[in-house]
Amino acid sequence: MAAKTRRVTQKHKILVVDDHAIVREGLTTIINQQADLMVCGGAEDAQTALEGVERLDPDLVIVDISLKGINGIELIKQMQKRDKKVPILVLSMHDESLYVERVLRAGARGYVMKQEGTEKMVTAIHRILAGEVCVSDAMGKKLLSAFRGKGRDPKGPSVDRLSDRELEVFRLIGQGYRPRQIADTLHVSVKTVETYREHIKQKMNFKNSAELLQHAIQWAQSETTA
Amino acid sequence: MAAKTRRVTQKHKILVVDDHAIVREGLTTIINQQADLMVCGGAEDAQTALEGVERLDPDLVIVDISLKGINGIELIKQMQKRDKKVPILVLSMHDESLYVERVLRAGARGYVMKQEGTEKMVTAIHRILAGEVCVSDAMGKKLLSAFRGKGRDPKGPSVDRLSDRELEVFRLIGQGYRPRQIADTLHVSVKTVETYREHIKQKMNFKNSAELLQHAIQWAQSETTA
DNA sequence: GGCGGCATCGGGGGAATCCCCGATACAAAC
DNA sequence: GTTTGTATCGGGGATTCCCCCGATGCCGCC
Repeated sequence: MAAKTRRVTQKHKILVVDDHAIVREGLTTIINQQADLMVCGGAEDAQTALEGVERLDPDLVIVDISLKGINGIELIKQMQKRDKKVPILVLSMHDESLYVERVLRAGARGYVMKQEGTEKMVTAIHRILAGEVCVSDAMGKKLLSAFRGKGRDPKGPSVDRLSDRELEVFRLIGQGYRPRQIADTLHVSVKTVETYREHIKQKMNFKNSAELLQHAIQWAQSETTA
Repeated sequence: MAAKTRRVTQKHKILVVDDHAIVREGLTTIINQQADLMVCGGAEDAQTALEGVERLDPDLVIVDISLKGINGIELIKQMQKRDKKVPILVLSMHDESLYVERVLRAGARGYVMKQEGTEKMVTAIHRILAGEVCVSDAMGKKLLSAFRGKGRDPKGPSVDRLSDRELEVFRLIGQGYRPRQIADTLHVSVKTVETYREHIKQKMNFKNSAELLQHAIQWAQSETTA
């Protein structure tokens, strides 16, 4: 609260990427309350975010996975492509525990959920800046069991056999998007979408597109309700 | 930032309901920056929210539609059930324009999207406190066209304008059934199903089948959840 | 008895889809 | 260094949808 006597020499600069102005506002408030942290910029889409990284050279980037346009995972990968490997902390909406693994593999250094309370996020920021990897407790457990279970069993009729892009398509299908709309949303050709659909059908053992649709709806439902 | 000379007699009290601490934080910051507004409390679930309304007697409640547990619309209905009709402003995540109508019918007085920028939300708050109804521009357009399509029938805009068969088809569509499957299920020809689809589109003012599908899914979801 | 709403079906053309067959490029993995 | 997985696209044919235009018979109603 009170301004402290402190050398201002080294506040860590943080870039906030979220398409909701209100969330950016909230994060900024919280972060700027920390003596050693400050928000150096915000972005509401991937393009702006990438530019921001170039221009502002932040010490850490906070990214909302569910961005519009290209999704957060893609953005993370993009960022990791450059030589400057800026550490990334991922914010998630719900309990999309499915994403944790993906997100970390994409190069993120931490993962917290928005409902987790502000302190957790602040500590996550500090831990990551200190070079650690930080996920929330619940997530950590899931990760462990995931690794244990990852014992190469070719079985498993569930979504986590899907690639990032496939999962994205699966989700959109479940929301009633037509192949054409999906193609437009993801900025790829309809043909690509059809390929993903085929892969999904193979991996999840669906006989036809009707089965796919129904399961996708089912899944999307359980996702948004969770 | 600076404390102003101002009569504190009448700050409007606002209750914030959102399951993301960060969003609550952001809203609180924004609202408390307004001279005539203050946050009197927060809640992260419906139960706490209802208690909060009782205990704090706020002048306005801000609700995120996508709450976990019972969904935001249910919460709105609950709140409207009591005699104290506290005005409600709804926050939405993405472009769920599907919800607007539902939300307003449930008794909410306004609807803004999270990505819309903070000023819009502040003005929405003020307008609602002044007794108006406030939705964002894009939403407003949709609403108007919905009402126009609604004609002067004493019936609602919703499914109850549909005939039994049409409703049956609508439900099946929402569950991911393809026209062919629907025909088989109802023991009618595909042509008949197509006709029903057309009727539904006319009655409910859908431009194309994609819109139909998405709304049908939405509706089927709310049905099974209710 | 006509009028509107409902349930049922058809024709036809054009668009979109499904589903099989490819392909290339790249990255990781073995 | 070949294999595997991912991401991206294409061809082409069969099917299916989509969306406009009908039609018929039935029922209730003023």
